[in-house]
Amino acid sequence: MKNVTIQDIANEAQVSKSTVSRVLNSSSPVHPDKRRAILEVTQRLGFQPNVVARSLSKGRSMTIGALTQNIGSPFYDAISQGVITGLGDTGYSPIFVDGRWQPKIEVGAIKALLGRRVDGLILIGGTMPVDELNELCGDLPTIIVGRQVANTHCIYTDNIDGGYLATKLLIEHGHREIAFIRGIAHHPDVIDRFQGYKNALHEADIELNKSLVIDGDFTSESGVQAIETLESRKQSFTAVFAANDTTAFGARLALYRRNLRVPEDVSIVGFDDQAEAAFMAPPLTTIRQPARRMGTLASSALLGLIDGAPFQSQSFQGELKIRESVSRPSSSHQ
Amino acid sequence: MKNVTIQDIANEAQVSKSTVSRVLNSSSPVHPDKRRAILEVTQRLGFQPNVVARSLSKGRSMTIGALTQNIGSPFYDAISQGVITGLGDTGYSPIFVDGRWQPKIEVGAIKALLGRRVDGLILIGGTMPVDELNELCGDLPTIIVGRQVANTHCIYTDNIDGGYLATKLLIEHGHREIAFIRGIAHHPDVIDRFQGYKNALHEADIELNKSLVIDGDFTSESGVQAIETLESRKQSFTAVFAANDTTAFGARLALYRRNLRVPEDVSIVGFDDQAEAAFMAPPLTTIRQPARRMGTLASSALLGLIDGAPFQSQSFQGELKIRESVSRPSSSHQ
DNA sequence: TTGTACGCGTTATCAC
DNA sequence: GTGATAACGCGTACAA
Repeated sequence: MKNVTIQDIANEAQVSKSTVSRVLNSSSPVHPDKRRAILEVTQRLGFQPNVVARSLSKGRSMTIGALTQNIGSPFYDAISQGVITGLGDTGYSPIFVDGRWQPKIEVGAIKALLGRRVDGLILIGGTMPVDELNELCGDLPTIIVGRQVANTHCIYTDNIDGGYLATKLLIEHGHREIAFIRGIAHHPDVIDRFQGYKNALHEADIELNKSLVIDGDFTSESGVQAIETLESRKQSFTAVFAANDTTAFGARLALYRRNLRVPEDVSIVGFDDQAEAAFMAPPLTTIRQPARRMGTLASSALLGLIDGAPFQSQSFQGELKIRESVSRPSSSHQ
Repeated sequence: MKNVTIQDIANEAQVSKSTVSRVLNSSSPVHPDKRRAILEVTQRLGFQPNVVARSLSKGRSMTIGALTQNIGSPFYDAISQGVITGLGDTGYSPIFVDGRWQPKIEVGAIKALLGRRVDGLILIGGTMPVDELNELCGDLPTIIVGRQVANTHCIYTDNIDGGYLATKLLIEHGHREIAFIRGIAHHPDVIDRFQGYKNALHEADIELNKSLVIDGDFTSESGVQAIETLESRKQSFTAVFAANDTTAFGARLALYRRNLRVPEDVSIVGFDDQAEAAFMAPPLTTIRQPARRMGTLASSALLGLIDGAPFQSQSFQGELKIRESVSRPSSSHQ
């Protein structure tokens, strides 16, 4: 059951392998009779062109490398899914590697991709500085998703605006003591969302109260923890803006345990609009990032770059998804 | 900035390319001096071995194909993640393709993988009959995950037992009117979980009430819908067993909208133990499937198969994760 | 220990 | 329109 090659077909059809190659790629005209014969044999033998050999010969591997950070984050996962579907049946296939948010592993992973002669790179999240990246990848077509980096092709969400939108919504509902559970403090997305939070506060003449700002790590556990921290500080609050939906879920659970109702006692806004957000009880008001679309856009943009088309970095505005986790504050508690 | 080859190194280091190849693979001893020189040049030129060429030469592509069904299901996603991490830095990289639960697309996707001369296959879910699979893949090492197929190497969960465990827990708490929101009725997992449900009922001398069994499609929407169907049927129930956690979330939301408390008025058990289950309010009691572990096991098992090691199909028992969504029924409602 | 020569399966460049 | 023949980059018998 060995793999059949174009040479086998050539023998069987009594032609040279060049002719076989020609009909298979319709690269130049071939006599109809031979053509038919070749096609028939190809079918009969169940020939599958060897992509590896083709890659070597053409200098194009028809693969694109995708670097994820495997944070287990629904957001990044959704982007990855978008990449897979976006590549669909373009002939390109994605190879996934995992950087685990660790620069050293990330470098190794990219090198592995380079060794496979990928035709392009999609970097999903990640921490590598751009100059180091250029050093590593030279002029390999690259799209960065979910991260804003100057002088690169990237696709990202406007996190400042998102943070602003979320906070402003709460302010408009009459909240003034708005806790912010941010993720890892030095994460660029977090910095921006925090900036948006501060901007909205400033605009409403509400002074920033640092004891309303709790660090977290994007997990639900950190959401639970954050509420506990607030309570232990005896910090009163009527609303929570969580760095992402996952965190919001944790916060919602902690509130539930304390018999605080959402939204009557405490309002919550999340970030991402991950699949489960719409089915939280109550459904979570959140800032939607079009993760899957960002993934599909990344792959089509990358294919464009490979073909020499230009690409302008694109930012998406977070979209406020108003559901049921926000209302006017009844009376501040604690 | 063209790619440097072993020939370049050979020229630079004044040796033949075979010698270069030897030190790079330490396939046979080389004089220390030359060895050092070659290594130095390799470093200096930033040489990256061309995996494509190596694949062609050795007949091993060092890639494994992963077929997902991209159902967006947390369960299958987690398996995929497990596959990626399981491959880690083994030198093998995964190529992902998407079958979308459509047999025709699935065949095409597998053919694409075959064309890339993957050294092995990991099938995550999927619908293809085993004989068709053999027809297609011949004796290519293959692991099937999340599906039980005779005469193959597969890794799956015992869904009958899982369904039984979930139902029995509810029965033990005194429930007798237990709704079952099953997924797509003909899905093999669903059939098994349903069997487990019936077994537990039978064991407790509870007659199967068909109007307590609602079809769904594994989505949260279908969970909402199922509760509405039950209500419209005026079917009383004190507990719900959902085909998966995602469905359970929807059910929980529908209950919330009807001011039915969980678990005081209605108990819920899910299936999967996806990440969000532990942070539902209240935390969801569910049957845990070790999805990530199944993924990592799949990759290590596959590498084993490739190296000629045997593999015995492995089933995991679903693990009952008792949390807070189940209690004794107070009084049946409706 | 080292170099030469060939093969892996395809595409591309020649002549005819 | 067609068939040799040389790449593509690497591994590896074989000979030296």
